[in-house]
Amino acid sequence: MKKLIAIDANSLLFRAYYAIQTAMTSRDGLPTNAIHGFTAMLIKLIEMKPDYMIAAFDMHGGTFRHDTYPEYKAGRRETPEDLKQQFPALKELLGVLGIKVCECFRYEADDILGTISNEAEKEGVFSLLVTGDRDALQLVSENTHVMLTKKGISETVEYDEEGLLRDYGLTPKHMIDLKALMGDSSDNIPGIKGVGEKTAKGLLEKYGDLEGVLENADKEKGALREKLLGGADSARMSYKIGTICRTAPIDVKLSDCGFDPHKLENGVPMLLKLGLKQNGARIKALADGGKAVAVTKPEVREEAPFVKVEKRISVADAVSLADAVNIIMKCSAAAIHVEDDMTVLTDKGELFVIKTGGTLLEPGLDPEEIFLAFKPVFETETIKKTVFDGKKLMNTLAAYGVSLNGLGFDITVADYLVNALNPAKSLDSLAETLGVKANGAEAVKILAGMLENELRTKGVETLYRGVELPLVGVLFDMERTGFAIDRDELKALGDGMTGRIAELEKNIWSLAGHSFNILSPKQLGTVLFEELDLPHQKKTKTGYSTDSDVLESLKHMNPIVGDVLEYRFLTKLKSTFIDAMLQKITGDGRIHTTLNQNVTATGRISSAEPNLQNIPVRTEQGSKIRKAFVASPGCVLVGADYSQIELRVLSSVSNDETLKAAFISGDDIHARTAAEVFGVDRSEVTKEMRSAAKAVNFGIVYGISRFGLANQLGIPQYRAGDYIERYLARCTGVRDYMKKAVEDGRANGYAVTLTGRRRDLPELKSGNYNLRSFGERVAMNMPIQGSAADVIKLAMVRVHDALSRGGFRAKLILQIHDELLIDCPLDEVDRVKKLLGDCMLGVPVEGELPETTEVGNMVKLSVPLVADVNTGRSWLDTK
DNA sequence: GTCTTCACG
DNA sequence: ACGTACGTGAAGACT
Repeated sequence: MKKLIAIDANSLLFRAYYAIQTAMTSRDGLPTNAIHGFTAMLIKLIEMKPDYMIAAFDMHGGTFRHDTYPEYKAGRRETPEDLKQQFPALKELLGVLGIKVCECFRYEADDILGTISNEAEKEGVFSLLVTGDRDALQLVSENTHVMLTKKGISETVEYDEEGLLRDYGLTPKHMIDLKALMGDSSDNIPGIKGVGEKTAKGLLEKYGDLEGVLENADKEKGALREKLLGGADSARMSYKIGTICRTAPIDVKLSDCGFDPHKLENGVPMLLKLGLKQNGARIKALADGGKAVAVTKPEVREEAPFVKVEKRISVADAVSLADAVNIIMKCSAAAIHVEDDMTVLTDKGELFVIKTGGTLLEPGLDPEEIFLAFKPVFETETIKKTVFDGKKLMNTLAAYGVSLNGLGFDITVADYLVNALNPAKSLDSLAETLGVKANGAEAVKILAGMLENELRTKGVETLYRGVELPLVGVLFDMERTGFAIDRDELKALGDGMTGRIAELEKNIWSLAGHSFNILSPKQLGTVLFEELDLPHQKKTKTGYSTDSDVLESLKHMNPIVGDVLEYRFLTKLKSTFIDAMLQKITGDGRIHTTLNQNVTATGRISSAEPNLQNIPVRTEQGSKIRKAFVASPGCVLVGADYSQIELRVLSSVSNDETLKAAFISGDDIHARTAAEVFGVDRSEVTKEMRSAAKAVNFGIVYGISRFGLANQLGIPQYRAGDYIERYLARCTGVRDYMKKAVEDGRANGYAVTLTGRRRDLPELKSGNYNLRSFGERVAMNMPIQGSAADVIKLAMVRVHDALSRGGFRAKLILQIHDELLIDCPLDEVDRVKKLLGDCMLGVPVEGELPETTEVGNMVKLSVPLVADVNTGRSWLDTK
């Protein structure tokens, strides 16, 4: 099948201009940055060996769309002068390269693409439409694909119908419907006000197409119904101007666009005149029938602090991939960085630059080819690898079936221990803040050296080597294993809620006397506090507060309040924990979260996309969601959680006799606290006293204040103050610890955990009372929360090691701050339960290295730890 | 992108 | 007198 490549030259030149902001000029002073980028892209297209080529431009002046809608594309920024100048030069260049140029009065470039591809379809010619404008996606069909540029022009994606469905969830025809509904701010197309992407997609799914949506507007409810009824005309007009014309009156036929690579030769002199020497060479090579060869210029830096680069080797044409691997396999340590290109710096000072297909200006090798060739390098334990982000690299490699072993240094993890408050975002940004001029593997090597020193001076080397660095692989394995989901169970649970949600909505609207968006705090505030005249209490920055505390206190005044609370509760469960979770199930029937090792200020791990650390459990109805989180076939979940770990840590670090006695005797800590605070005998403690004491215990850990405690318990401040005073009078160790924590924080400028993990406390020096008070609470809380995090992280590393050493098939799958979950084959359950408990409690396990015990000693507490181990088919059953 | 609310430890 | 509980992530509304 013959192939046409049609380029939206306007769009591409704009993208190239903004992508390449370095100043470039030809000999006679014409700016050429955009032309340079455009030509690089053009070379890539020519390598695809098209039979026909055409470049389409917009024409000045109004278009047929302005007849229906004069405001079309109004308010656009002026084209910069130095870009304007490049248009005529580009047209001339295309001409001499033998590529057909086309413009059409009152039509835009994408109309030309639509028209020529229409002809191609009829002639049985395949079309590839190249543009930066997503509008063109509406032209996708079996024999017409669209290549979109991304990140400026450095990346491209080719869309066929399947890809469009995958990435956007829409058919080509739907792209127009979508735009008609939601509008397009960049083209100034109105759509329907207040309808965004999510609403629009939902509607299209329900009713098929735009007309279907508009005809069925009546079936929708509330504000949306009004919007649809009111916006129908606007939507139809948007549809009209959003549709690309496929019958524009162009004076070019497909047969005029024949492309002959030999004629490219004629463009070479002009490219040289423009000062585009490299592009000229590559075009020349194409004209001669060869593939354009990437030329890797070895850049030479003036100074190289910390590392000396002995040899600089470029892998593209200088040495073969196999030769590079052979040389690297002889080293014992290497810094590696993968980001578009891959760079490797060995401990012998050889620097390899392996160009990937990632950059357009200098095309190189396929990532797959590179990673597979480097498999021995990545997988051997013998070569210690220093990298920027180990877990990310493991993920990248895993896609090609390659593992990463011998992780010797991870910059993101080390950086986090050195400065937890603002972790490095990228290699470049860290290099910049630390004043390192190098990039790639060189920067990795230099930064690792600097961080290594800092880890030592801050006394966190053992924490780093013994816990955080080994944890990288543990977290990677957990992410990769994932959590099995019973999809039907989850779905049924959601379906069971829909009816009740609708019923509540009906009740609420009828009690309010009109429909409104119950989830909008603003609208709800108006209904409750103005129309229904309920007393408002708290205010937020933007209006009345309607949070559950407020609503709870108004519950008895009007039945609408209880319904709102239940409505909020159910919609929260459904949207966040059912619908969103269903979307996150991957092809293996499991959910794979991302476990972040460098985001929290205290040392905890966080979970995202989706967050599996906040799955409901506190309410009966919410906890049912955990029924859908299940063990793999033939397995059970083994779960274990620390009992009162933060209070145990507190009793240990504060050395408080009262607390310690309670934990050593195995008493119920909240009841014991109640006896102390209320001055009664242990046997006289009531349920109410215990629950108040529980709040006091939490408050202590958070850096208590009478206001906070009063708020939590709903009692007056003077009583809360009383509780605190009595607590501290009885637990003098805690009192002294809190005082010392703040003093030390002020003196040192940071708080510290049992393992030496630090958190800086700049707030303590603030002149602002609020900020300073915050700093004081953090100084008290961080060592407690952070030490608990240290304890469980160490346990995770030990569990992971013990499982792999023992040849178990059981897998660690999740950590929830004080809880660990293992997906465990039935025949391993008994041994795994024992192993998990031992690892969490600091009991040495079989085959463990003495180093691990050494680290374990750092977090040895003066009170016993307790972990409750449970098993079950689902997460709900492990309680 | 920010704000509010709410799920977890 | 100040005006607050500690640590997270996500959804939906609003700007």
